[in-house]
Amino acid sequence: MKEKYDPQKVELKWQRYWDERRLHKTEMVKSQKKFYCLEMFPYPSGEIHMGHVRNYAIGDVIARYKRMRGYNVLHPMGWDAFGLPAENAAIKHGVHPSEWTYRNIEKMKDQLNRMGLSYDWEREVTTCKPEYYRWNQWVFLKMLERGLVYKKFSYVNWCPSCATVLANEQVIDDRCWRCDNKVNQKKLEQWFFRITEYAEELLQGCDELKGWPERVVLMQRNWIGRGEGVEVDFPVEGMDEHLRIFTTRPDTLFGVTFMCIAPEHPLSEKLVKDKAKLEEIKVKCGKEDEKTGLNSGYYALNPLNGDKIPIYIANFVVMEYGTGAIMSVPAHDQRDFDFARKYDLPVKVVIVPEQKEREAVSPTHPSPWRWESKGGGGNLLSELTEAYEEEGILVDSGQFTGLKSDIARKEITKFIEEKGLGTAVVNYKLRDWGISRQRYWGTPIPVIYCGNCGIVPVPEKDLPLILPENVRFTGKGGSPLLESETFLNTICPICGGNAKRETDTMDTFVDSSWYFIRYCFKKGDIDLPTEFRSPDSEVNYWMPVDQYIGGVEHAVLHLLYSRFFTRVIRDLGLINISEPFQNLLTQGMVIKDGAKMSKSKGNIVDPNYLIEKYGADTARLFSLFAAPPEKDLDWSDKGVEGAHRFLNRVWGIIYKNQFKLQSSKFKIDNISDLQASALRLYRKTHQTMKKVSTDIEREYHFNTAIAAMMELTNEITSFQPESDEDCSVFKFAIEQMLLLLFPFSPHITEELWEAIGNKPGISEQKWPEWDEDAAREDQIELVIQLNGKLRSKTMISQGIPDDEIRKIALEDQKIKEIMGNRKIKKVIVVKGKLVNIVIGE
RNA sequence: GCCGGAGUGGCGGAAUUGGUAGACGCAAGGGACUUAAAAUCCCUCAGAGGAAACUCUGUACCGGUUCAAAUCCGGUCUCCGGCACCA
Repeated sequence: MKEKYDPQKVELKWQRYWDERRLHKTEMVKSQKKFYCLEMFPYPSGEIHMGHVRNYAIGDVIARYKRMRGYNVLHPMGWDAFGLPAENAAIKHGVHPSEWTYRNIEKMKDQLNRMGLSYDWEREVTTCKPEYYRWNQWVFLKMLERGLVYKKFSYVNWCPSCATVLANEQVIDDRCWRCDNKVNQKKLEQWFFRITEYAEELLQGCDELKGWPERVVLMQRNWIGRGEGVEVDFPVEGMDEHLRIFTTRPDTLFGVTFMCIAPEHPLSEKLVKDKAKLEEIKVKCGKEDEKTGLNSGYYALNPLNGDKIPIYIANFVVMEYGTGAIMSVPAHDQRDFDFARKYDLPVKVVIVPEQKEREAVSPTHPSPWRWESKGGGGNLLSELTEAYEEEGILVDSGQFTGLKSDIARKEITKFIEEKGLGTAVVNYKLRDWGISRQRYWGTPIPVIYCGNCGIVPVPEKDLPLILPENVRFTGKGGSPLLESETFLNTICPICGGNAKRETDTMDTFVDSSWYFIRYCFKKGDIDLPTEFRSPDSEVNYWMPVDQYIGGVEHAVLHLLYSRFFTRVIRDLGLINISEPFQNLLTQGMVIKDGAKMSKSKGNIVDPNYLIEKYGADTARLFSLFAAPPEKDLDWSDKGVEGAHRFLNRVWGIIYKNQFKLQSSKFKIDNISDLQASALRLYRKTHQTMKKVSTDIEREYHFNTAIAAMMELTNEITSFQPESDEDCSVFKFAIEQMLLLLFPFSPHITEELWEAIGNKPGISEQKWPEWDEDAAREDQIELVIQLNGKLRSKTMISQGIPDDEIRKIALEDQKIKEIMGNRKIKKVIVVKGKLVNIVIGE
């Protein structure tokens, strides 16, 4: 063994060792309990960054820990290989996206292996391979059969920089999720997945996500955005038309003073003759702060009270939600209130606060109006200054006057349904998932357009529909596929006539929506449906993923799509689970100088440099030690050195004592034979075994687990073994410490395991089991408080009964002095910990 | 605006069920070794007072519950994240 710890040498040695023995290859063993540990696969940009290091270090500790615990662990890795950067590289450097991508994959794979991650590469998934994306196409066709895919014209989010459309989830603060450029609206014909068909199920399923962080579940719930309400028909005066609106507040129906419809609403075209003015409103839709409207000149009739109310075209009404038309109740909706003030429309109060709330006007939330109570009822004294959006009692609402809001909602809904004026409905904010992308480097959508037959799906037997290689990347105009004559021109599978292919490709989120299922099967070009349906299908053994780890930025996007896809695959009869991810860990960002590490901010730390200078074990250890996994990690160069120092110290202890360690065996006949210092170390070792185990089990608190190992190391350092018994305990402590440290820093522990005279292969050892008796202290420190303040401490034996502890506390010299002869009111004894004596003044 | 989460030394963070606030690490200061430096090892390290024993204050702020509060409750402030004309 060398005196100096040389991480490079050690790490390469053991990486080769693991690789040669294929230690991380996984096979289904039905009798063995399985554990599927998965980290979100990366986009192969060519370089790993600190976010990857952290993500994969967390996953690898879990995988290695679970293996030691006797689980059959599936721990795969792959590549989210389709996507825009490859295409941009093609435009900029003239290298084909395919070549660029595969080159990057090789580079990144080397980097991941250099980190000592225990992946089963024999299950590697690469989404840009036809053997993978053909099944995107296959699922697409199956969904088309079932009406879960459709095409429609619509306004879509268009990123001018990426020259493609984006799904709603992919627009963040009005900007593209990928390139951060401003998104605008464009009318295009697009393919959609009917995810809304699963809205209710995806929402209900949220209750099952017990192993997910609550905030992520909440974000999913909010994104789906269920809203109960009622649709009501308002007849349009002088026309044979009804205006159907949606509201969640039928209790305010008597307060409607005008109607608003979206400019894209079909009725807008009919009501407004001046198309230029209509266009003006259209332009002001979206992010416009100011509410703007156009009086159509037409009136609607309130079906409940017959009021004649004007119809406006308004920029703040969203066509995609509800019916694209609303009833406006300015007294009880702030947006309607603002609009009414601007256009001088009447305001009619139909809800008033309950008596007790009218009286309890708080200074921070002053009531928008003043009330006076006369003979039971309330009278409005002053004008409204803002809308009253709370619950209350109905006034001026015909037969419903006097009811509470919640009851009135039910009653009015019932009334509307009975009279055939409308229906109770449930609306969701979730929209269908637009998957068309006007790009080259993605899965071709398997559809053919025929002049005679219309839209024709590519027959299943013709899959995969391969992305052509011979295309030109100019960076101008649309997708390169539009110019690929060989791809574009085809024959209609039905009539045999000339036809054209769809040139849009699929959103890359389709690829990542089921890759975790693909890992369950063997690599290569396989017939997936056959594999699924085999009675020995591995998918039923491995799925669901037991632990999924990734960034919180996918809280809705990828995680929602994956939950949707898993259900679609279930409904195709291929899998028998609905939720793909049993437990989810969302790791925090890596922060440096107060900001997320990013190229544009120039605060990047290159993992390669880190590995070269300190080694992978240090890089892993630091990223696990500096913060608990779910919190942001503040990068610190000095902290890395601290982690490195720790490993050096462990190395140093073993180097100094290697001969003693090699010759001694752990064999202790009787603990009582041990010297006090040896007993202390022995006990500390068991305590550390317990602490590290429970910290890992308890929400993966690696930072405190590592701190415990550091404490043990400090104790080992200060221990001077003299007798044979000492050496035994010493060796035991070191051996256990190496086992505990192994999942965190696997290379150095392998090396040291061998150095202390063990057979190589710490990775195949069992996780250490602590002995509760050995971990227990026989002496404990008793804290004595007077009136809750710490006044004295004394050592007592473990297991002394409460009344004796009480006596010890009261007889404590220091306590007696402070207490003098003040009266004891009460004595509280907390078992084995603390006594609080309550005394008079 | 609505919905979440957080706020603890100079810094990253501990404190598992309400029971010793500050584990572990970093930085800083002092010392040992060295011709010197680095590395390593030892000591100190929340603030104030004190030679010391020790005392007082202290977990964003104000108040409450309790024998006892970083932890529970009410209110305020700040920061972070998500959603946002969704009727």
